[in-house]
Amino acid sequence: MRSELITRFQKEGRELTASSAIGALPTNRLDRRKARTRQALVDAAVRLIAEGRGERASIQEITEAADIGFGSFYNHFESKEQLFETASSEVLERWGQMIDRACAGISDPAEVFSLSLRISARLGWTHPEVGRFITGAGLDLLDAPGGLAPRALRDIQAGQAAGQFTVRDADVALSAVAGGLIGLLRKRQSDPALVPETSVDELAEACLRLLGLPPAKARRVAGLPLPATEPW
Amino acid sequence: MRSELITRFQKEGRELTASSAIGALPTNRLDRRKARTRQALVDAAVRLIAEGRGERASIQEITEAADIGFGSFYNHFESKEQLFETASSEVLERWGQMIDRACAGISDPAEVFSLSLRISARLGWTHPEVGRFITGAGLDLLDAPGGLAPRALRDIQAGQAAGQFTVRDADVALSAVAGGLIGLLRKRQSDPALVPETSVDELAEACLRLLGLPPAKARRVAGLPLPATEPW
DNA sequence: ATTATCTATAGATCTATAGATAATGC
DNA sequence: ATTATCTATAGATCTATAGATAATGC
Repeated sequence: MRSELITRFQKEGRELTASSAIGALPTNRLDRRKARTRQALVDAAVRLIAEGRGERASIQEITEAADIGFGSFYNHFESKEQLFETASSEVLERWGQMIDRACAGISDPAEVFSLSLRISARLGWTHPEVGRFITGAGLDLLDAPGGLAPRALRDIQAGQAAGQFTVRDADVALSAVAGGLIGLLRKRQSDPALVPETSVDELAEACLRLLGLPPAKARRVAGLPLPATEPW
Repeated sequence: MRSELITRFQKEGRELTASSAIGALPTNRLDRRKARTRQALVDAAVRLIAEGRGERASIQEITEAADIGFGSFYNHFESKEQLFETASSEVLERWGQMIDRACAGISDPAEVFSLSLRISARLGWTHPEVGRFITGAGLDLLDAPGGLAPRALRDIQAGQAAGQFTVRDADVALSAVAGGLIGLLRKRQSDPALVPETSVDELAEACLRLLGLPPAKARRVAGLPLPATEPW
């Protein structure tokens, strides 16, 4: 994809300037406008995923939600699939970074797992729109290369290797953890009063027990202090 | 919906005979043919849900999968939604009955929960097409009024009331259990060799720990003998 | 002059229905 | 004669693109 873009620019005898390179900051007003339009599409896609009607929305609905002209869609994406893929990756990338920042310096797998899960579940309070994205995406998140899933899998496997976690199948355990996280976020969305913020620590505690940590230790690890909420 | 049907028959001056009443056995060849066509649609819908593309399939695809003429669809269902609703209910009803038969006579909530979950997870081996239906439906199963979800919720709450289960939020716990079940079935589908049948008991054991049963008791309950597999 | 956005539209689907055909009831 | 199924099709919706318009670069 990237190589196609470069080829096209070179064929037109145009240098690949910093302003048009992917990921570089836009340097002029035209590039900034283009970036804004693209971002409006991505944001609309995230909202649609959050509403649980991701790929089922038509391109017309997407451009209306983004408040841009219909045809502009194709200036930025070749298909709905590509847009939703991009939108998901963007959220998952930030989610993963948030986890990594919070866990920096911690080495115990159980602690890293617990903290990652609590940070993620707290998104329901600290970043409700991200919480809705998670519930909208559902268990598909398990197949994504970003966010909590790959990190928690790594931690579960490390805990198994260290002999802390007695559960045999890390993938199945991870799926249960994801189910618990999504269940908590869903319930909070439909019935906020029934889900106090302490539910987050209870979820982590229950998941640690599922992984095989002794109940007393599960309680202790799930109650360790949390770092201050970091910006998204 | 049912009242609409009755009204239509009466308006046409036709009695609502046993052969045309919903749920009654078809008495003549015409009714049997009609029932076969309807069942072909329902079966196709179940297969499409299993393939993970439930409502996204077009009516044309559905009728082709059912090997019936396109227009016949509307003789039986008013919309795709109605067909998929019917198809889901049918599978969930049988699934629930299978659980109820297996658990008849057992009163301990932890044992009923464990057995229900093991019966459900074993569907991946005993009835693979039902296992695929479950993975295709995903966490939406939590909102359905049949199958495992309402029964497991009842058992978790009973276990809480009896003081066996220490977990506070039954809904969140149930969602984690569902995630574990779906994770096990998915992994078995993609990698059968990695998922021996003993994984089913390990899943039940882990879920019982999550609910707050002491690890030793969780192991014991998850290893209780299973009744013989009953027919679907 | 160049580039992005917007509007309009052709062509491809999809849904719902009408009318023809086939199967069964009596 | 009655009923269900099938084929054909009108109308609605959706995608992808062409060409006009607006914004920016130089």
